Amino acid sequence: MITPALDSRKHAVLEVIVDCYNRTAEPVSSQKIVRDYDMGLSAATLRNTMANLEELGYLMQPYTSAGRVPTEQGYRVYVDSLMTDQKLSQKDRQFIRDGYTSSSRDFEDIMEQTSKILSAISHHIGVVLSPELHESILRRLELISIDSDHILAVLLMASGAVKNQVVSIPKDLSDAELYQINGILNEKLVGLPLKQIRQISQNPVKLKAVFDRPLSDPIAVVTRNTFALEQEIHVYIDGTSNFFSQPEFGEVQKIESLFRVLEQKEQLADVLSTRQEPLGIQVLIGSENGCEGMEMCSIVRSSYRVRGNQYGTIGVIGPTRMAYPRIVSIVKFTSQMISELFEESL
Amino acid sequence: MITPALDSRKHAVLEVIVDCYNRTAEPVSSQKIVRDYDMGLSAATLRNTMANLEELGYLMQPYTSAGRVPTEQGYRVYVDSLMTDQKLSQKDRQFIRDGYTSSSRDFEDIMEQTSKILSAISHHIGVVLSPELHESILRRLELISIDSDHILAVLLMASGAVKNQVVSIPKDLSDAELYQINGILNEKLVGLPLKQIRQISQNPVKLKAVFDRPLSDPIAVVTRNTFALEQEIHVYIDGTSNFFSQPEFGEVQKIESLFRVLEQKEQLADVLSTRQEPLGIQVLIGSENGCEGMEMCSIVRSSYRVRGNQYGTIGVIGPTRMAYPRIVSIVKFTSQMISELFEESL
DNA sequence: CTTAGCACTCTCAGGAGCAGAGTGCTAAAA
DNA sequence: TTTTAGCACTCTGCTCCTGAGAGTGCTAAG
Repeated sequence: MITPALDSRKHAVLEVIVDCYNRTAEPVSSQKIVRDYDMGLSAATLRNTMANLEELGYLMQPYTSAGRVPTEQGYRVYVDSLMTDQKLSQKDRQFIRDGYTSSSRDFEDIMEQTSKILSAISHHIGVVLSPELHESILRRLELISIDSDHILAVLLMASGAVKNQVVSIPKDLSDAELYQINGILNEKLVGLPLKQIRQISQNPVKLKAVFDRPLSDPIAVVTRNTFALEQEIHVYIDGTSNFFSQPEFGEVQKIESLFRVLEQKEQLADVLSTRQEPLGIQVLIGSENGCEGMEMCSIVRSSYRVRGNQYGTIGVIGPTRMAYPRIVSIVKFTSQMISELFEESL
Repeated sequence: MITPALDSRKHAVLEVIVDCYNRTAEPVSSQKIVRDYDMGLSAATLRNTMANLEELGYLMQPYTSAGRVPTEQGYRVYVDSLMTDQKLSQKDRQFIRDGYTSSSRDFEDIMEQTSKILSAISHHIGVVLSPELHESILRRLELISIDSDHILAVLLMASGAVKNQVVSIPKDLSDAELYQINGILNEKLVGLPLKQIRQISQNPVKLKAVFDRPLSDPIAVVTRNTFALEQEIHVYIDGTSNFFSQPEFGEVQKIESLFRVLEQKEQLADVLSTRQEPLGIQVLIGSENGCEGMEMCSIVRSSYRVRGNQYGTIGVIGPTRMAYPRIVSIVKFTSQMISELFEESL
């Protein structure tokens, strides 16, 4: 995207308009700027500049002779080069920290709590995606007998995540055998990512190579059944009802299309996921997220890191008109926070 | 509540009005009834009857000289004594069964799938409450070492539910000791409800009586930390966006208050829970649910049974104007279905 | 290049007018 | 006594109109 260079006045005006619109949710007029911002320019001059900015595609008018509203392109420029990095206030930092201290430190709790914190502090929607299960590295496996033909497999990941899986087993497996299999599996498979284990379990040659047992061995069956996991990402979401207080979502149908998307966890995970560019913070403005029904929303997202070199995603979903500097600093700080938590805990 | 006896004509008219209103979402006029229902009565007569029913509190007019709408009390009579038990169509039964066959049979999957099925088939909101963890009976406990001062406790319940809990332990606990503790805990605690185990673990006298070990023993610490569980009920919910297509929720604020409630899982669990009267099916009409923000909704709920004589709840939340006979039969059938599933599976 | 002034455009709120739907009441019919 | 036809009345909801207000673009002067 070629961004025509803007002179400093145009920059300033665009910034002011974004700022003003974000706070009022109403088209910004030249007079409003004169009254509220003291830029040392008259309304007429502003009108000229605004007309230019509109021609360039950064502003638009809802109708002839209304004030101006930033376009997506306008927001893009604002986010990329205008807005100033804002440091999160001490109070906000404390709020985020406090959100974690109370809750227990297990994997799911942290995820869930994070989505709550994000939504509470941003007043938008907070979302957390767990790392992909497939990429997770197995730290420990425990097979627990349930009845004669089922066991419960408990998979403890390097990240601290735990996955329970009910597994069918060949009928004639004694407790002793199960115990033995448990030991062998741990010995051979710990340290590998699940994806790889799955491949092994489904490939007779590899299976033989790893375990050095006949293929008919129960160990093959147990392994295959245990690691026939679906690729899954958990989605933790909170604060959806915050959207109701946004004036631009005053009509039911606009909010409806958004909520239909939010209910499709897989789709949501696709949109949010930072798989492509796992590091740093990103801002997706309006239709940039490419998701039908979310054209009126922006997403601020960042990856976080858990043990085992895995990455998950956290993000805030809000209206295009959101307080980007603040939200960006919230997401940034929270992702650091959560990465640290995973570093130290379990 | 004293329900004045209604003669058969009043009954018939009330039933027709409920039926008609439920389908159109618009006040029902006398002419509409004459046109659509062939009751062998003139509009004028119907008007008289309707006026009576209004006086008795079963109908109301949104404004003078509009058609009639059933009141909550009217719906109550309809549900209690007017509506005929409808048998679920073969197609619907099959739809519900099919919803389960595909998914795996573990506890959480069944819960989640049930909420999806309920919402898909009813076109309203489907909710499932897990049985209370506190009441659950322990079937098996497994302690898995994580690092020098944490273990993962896996609690397998009689119901098939699994609870993972990260537990702090005294530092100097060897693997052998842990293994031993594991054995002892299983021996002593399996078969007891968690609530009782918790009491034991917090009461020095009982603790001593059960384990016959000195109080300082690591076993006491592990037990206490493992069973310091919060009382929790999981809430599985699906189909919230179905509400947007209901004409009576055309204004944002009405739907907002509902969604705020739905986001508070604890509150929702309170409203839904059948703890008080655990058996059979119940219909809560409008404000009967006693939950602020849900006055415009009705709830059809039923308990289901899992192993270990525990009860959970399933339910459908829809607008007061819902197709009660159909929804009741859906909830009834589904709760039987789910009870059976838990009977046979794991 | 900036600004004051002015004509023009468009929205929005309020009110009038009108058609339509539905009722309650009364008086006649069953 | 119960039911029904007829009629006057009420209230909504739509459309049309109007006036006020907000905001612009343009022009000409500073």
